[in-house]
Amino acid sequence: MEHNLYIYNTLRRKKELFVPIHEDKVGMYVCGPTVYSDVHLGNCRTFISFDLIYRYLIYLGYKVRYVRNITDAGHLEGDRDEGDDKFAKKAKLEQVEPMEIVQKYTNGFHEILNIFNTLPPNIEPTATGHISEQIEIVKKILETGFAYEKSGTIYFDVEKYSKDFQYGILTNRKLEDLLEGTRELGGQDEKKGRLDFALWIKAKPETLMQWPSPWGWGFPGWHLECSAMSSKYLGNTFDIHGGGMDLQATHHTNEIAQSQACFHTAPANYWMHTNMLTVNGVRMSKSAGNGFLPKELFTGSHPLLDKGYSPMTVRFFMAQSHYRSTLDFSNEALQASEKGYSRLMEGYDRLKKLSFSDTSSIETAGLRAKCEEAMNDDFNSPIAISHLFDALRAINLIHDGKETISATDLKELKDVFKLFIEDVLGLKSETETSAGNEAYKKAIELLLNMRLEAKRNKDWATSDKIRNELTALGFEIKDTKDGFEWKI
RNA sequence: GGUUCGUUGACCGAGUGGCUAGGUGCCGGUCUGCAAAACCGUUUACGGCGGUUCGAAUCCGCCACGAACCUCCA
Repeated sequence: MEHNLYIYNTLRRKKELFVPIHEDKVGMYVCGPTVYSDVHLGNCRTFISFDLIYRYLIYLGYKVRYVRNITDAGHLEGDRDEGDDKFAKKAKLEQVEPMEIVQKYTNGFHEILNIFNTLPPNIEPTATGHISEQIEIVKKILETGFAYEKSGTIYFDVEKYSKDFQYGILTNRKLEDLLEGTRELGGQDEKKGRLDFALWIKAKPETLMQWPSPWGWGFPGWHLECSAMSSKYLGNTFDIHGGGMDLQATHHTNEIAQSQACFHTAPANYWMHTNMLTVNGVRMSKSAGNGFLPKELFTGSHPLLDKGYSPMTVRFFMAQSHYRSTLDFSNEALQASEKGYSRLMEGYDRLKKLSFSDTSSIETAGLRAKCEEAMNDDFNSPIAISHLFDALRAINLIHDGKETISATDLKELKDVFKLFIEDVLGLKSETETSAGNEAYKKAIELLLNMRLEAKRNKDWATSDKIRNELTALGFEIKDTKDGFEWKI
């Protein structure tokens, strides 16, 4: 399979030609959510970005195995390797089982991603479902000497590891610089080095989620599950590992170290990091308190919003910026996307009804190549969309009878619009689903045909009455040269 | 403090040495019974100062401002 896809690889900080390990297959692992609270829009951006990447890889003909985990254990608050994890804390607060917390927010996560029309991953493994695999990895790392035990807790020895490997490879940092930026070890710490992190943490009697291990009862460290599950389902070395940029410095850096120490090979060939969603230039995050919940966005109930925006408007808004750039969230920006999105989709509907002529008077044939070229350049969806808008102009001119298109060109244009709008960008019409059944549509068309008749008779009173009353009911009526268009 | 990245027109957002990105908005026009839509045209750009070059938004240096990471975070 010959492709010209270039991917920006964080490992080397440049775009590289994508060559998968197995010719026509791609293994992709993306760090999923920690399910202890509602996902906010920033979280969604990452998963929507990777959905686009996944969809384009499929478009190119690859057989993709997309693994995205659910972190449901072992994620501690703060950097002290002690105490309960986020799930247990929340469970205590809400007086439920930790697994009820996990289930609740996993359900919510799936619901939201479904609303955003993202494709589900092929495998969605959980940390609690892979405790024994994680224990095996800890054992192996202990054997290789890159980890040590201190009273039931196992730490990864970063300084020892950096003698053989480049620990800060993902962020291009030297060990000395990293050490400089880390706080001094406090008196309570048991670990030897400031950068050392826990692979396995000893449980206290009151710890809610704990499992037996060769080192006593405990629970896995945060980074471990990704090493365990990615290797289990994709192999010790696979093609693409992705996640949000905020995971780069700590989570992914430690993941690489663990996997390297355990399997003696780098886990992934291409590391991809998606950038953050910002509000007034500042990163959206739970801790900053500037997180938008998707629900608040759809209904417009968030104080910073003037109105609600539909899920597809938001998806389109995100696709209009590149995944490696920060994207700033504002009313004005969303309104611009809402208008642009509806114009694009109306043009797409118009395209489906277009009739052809003997020849084409306008050039549309190069669209597929242009869109592919854009997407091949590190998934540059904003450029692909700009080409679709250029084609939209042609569609409208043909629709107005000012240009013509041949049967061959029309079929190609329809195919390309379908492929890129629906399959790659993952956009779907939001009007059709609510438009209901055929009889209902026919009834509306009956009314509009009566209006057309009235217009022919210059009976403006009847004509305007039909239009105004339909408009009042929420319909949008547009007159065209020889008829009408409508939507709700 | 260290590391890294960014600063593009009214707003969002691509672009890495010469070629109108695109979207939204504004203004004018065509069309229309009116409106909407559509189409055409127009408008405001590359943070500042130097340097390299025939030519720089794009490369280099300095400065200013902002952000991210270094601590849980998609």
